[in-house]
Amino acid sequence: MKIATWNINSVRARVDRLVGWLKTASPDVLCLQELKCTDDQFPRAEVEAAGYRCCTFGQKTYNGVALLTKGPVTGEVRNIDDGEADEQARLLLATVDGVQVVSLYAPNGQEVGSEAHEYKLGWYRRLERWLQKRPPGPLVLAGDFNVAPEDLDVWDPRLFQGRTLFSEPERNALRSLTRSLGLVDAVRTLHPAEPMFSWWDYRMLGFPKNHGLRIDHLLVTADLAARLKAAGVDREARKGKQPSDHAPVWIELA
DNA sequence: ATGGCCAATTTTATTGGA
Repeated sequence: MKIATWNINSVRARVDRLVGWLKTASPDVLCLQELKCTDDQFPRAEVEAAGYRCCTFGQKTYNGVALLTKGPVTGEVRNIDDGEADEQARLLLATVDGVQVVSLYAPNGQEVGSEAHEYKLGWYRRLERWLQKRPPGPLVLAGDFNVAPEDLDVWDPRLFQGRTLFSEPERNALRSLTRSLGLVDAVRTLHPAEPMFSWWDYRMLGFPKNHGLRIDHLLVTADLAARLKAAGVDREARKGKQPSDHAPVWIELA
């Protein structure tokens, strides 16, 4: 079973890339983030023609997440279902082949100390509390977490020290989520010492200079970690004209 | 060639991304 996550940075601007990647990589599940469109604007026909079902949770202009699957999904949940209102479409949970899969797009946080940053940390606290109450079973949290966990995940840790995406409160939030739910960073488990970025800035030759960050992750429960066969980042998908600024990240389970 | 921001909308600027 191959599960992938990709912040596509506007799905309508990249339909051909999306369909091409589905055909080449052939994941069983693809979690998408930053659709930047409503559900009725999602390129459903093109994705279905490539052999995938579409479970989408979009909104106008910003955010938006989806689960594309070869097989059926059940039990869809949209956003953190804890009774608090949330106007931003950032999370979609569904069960696929007995595995609960979450496609999530964590808030960016803008600048440390800003209102957006507080929203980000609050969103992480809500996510952790909510998932602690979930029914037990195999779980994959996949998406753009907007946090680089370790020095190895940042092209210049000194430059990012204390800055958004790498500040201590953000890294603590991700660490707390991972530990309290007993999750494992799947890519890092199989590649413990290798810099593997998933995002590169469009500006200042970020990709050619490999000035990247690893902020897209697949966190899995221990039962799934034991089935890990392979994992990686598809840097090819970041090349060429009109790429997303993120590359797909994937895992293969036995 | 992996190349000097990009996408959507509020559109000829502004907002958010990270």
